[in-house]
Amino acid sequence: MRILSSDTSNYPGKTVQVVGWLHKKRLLGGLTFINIRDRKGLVQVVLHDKTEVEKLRGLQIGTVLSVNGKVVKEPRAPGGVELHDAKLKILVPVEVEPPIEIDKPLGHKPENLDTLFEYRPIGLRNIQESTIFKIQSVITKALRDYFAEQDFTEIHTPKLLAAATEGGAEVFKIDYFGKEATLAQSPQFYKQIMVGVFERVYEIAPVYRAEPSATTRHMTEYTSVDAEMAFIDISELQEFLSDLLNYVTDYLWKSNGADLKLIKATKPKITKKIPAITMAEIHERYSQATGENTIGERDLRPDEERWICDYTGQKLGSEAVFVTDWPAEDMKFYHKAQADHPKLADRIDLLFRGVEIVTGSMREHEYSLVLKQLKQKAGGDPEDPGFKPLLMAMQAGMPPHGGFGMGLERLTEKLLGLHNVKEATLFPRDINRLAP
RNA sequence: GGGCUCGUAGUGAAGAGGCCUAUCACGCCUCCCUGUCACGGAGGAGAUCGCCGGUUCAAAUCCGGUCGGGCCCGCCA
Repeated sequence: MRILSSDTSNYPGKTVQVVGWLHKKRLLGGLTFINIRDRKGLVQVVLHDKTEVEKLRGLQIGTVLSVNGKVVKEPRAPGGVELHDAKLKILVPVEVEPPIEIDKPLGHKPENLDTLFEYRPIGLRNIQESTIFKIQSVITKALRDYFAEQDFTEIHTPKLLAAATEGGAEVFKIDYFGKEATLAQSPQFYKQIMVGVFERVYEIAPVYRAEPSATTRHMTEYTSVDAEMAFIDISELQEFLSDLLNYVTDYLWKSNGADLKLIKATKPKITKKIPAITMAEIHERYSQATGENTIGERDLRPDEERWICDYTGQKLGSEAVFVTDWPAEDMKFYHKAQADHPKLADRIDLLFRGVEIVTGSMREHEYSLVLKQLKQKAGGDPEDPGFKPLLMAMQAGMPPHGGFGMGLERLTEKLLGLHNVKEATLFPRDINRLAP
């Protein structure tokens, strides 16, 4: 019966079978070490028998094999345990030399990222590389746990749409049996519709953006963590996001400390209540500190986003910060303006380690106002199949509600201290990469 | 879409008019090696220097074009 690499230490003195991939061989003459990789990690096998070593001649890293050997406690072995007197059985021989080496950390220098992605199917077998995605899986688990605790219902909305929805961002158009369809750039309207059903909903799913952006934080396809909830206000939304980021971070460092250490991730400083600063104040402080004048600008420059996170990290002990008081003139039609300051939107962005990871806002829930804003801001037609379902729900009674969208890859990237979203993406898609 | 940059064995790098018949490291192949864990040692194979054209007695190196990357900005998660 097969034993997992992580389990071998539970069978001292016993002969066990381990199956997996040949990850590394070191031939020292009369003694050969090989590492076997399975889903739990690596286990070292010591070979003395020349005929066993010969079985590996000409076989490359990646060869699939089973090993029967005696478990021996050995302080010199990585993990304190190794297999002795092993008999090898080659299950799938690999004879073609792999194009990249996976037994040591892969290069993540910007200019070499292309190679990293070109050989992803193999490179992902590297332990540091797979650890990134093992952790991403834990992040989504932590998110789901948190949403479940807060009484959210997970939903799945269509990605194939009849028409563009949000407006603004470019959408992908595709041929749909001779008609034109688009790829969802956000589940925005569907999650709002579902607020009328469940009050609290979330979705973790891909979204598509046809923006020709070529930066370290953009992709044409990414995973959006979208949530929407009824009967809240903007400060409660802020509190919710504070708790969520803290929950995920604490969960991660508690459950995967060794993995995080392996990839040299340092736990971010995040205060229980994430500080909030108005955009105007950030402009002022940034302008004062750098000599650049951004006062009056309607958005934050990327450099300001980096600067303010450094600033709050040092002065306020939080590498995450909310940006509040966005100008209402740039609102989307479904957004809500602040009740006492109609020139400002009821919107918050969450910046984390220099990058915007969340945009959240209160939505306009009064049917007549949404209708008015749709015409004014988006020049939208209420009969358009892109808008009609949302309006139908609004007319049927929608409570005050708000929500947010968070980039899963950006969150992963920043939690792990990576420098490009694509490093936190299994098979990244950008303006010039559609494969692998 | 705009600006700036970079393309040299499978991978990562050095070479910046003649010293290049292109150097090094890792990987690969052969041999040696009984505690490796980026094992070590000896030897070997592997590159028409992204592509096209130009300048020059001479181009990996200079110029133009082209193709492919990267970074920044705009936009956003």
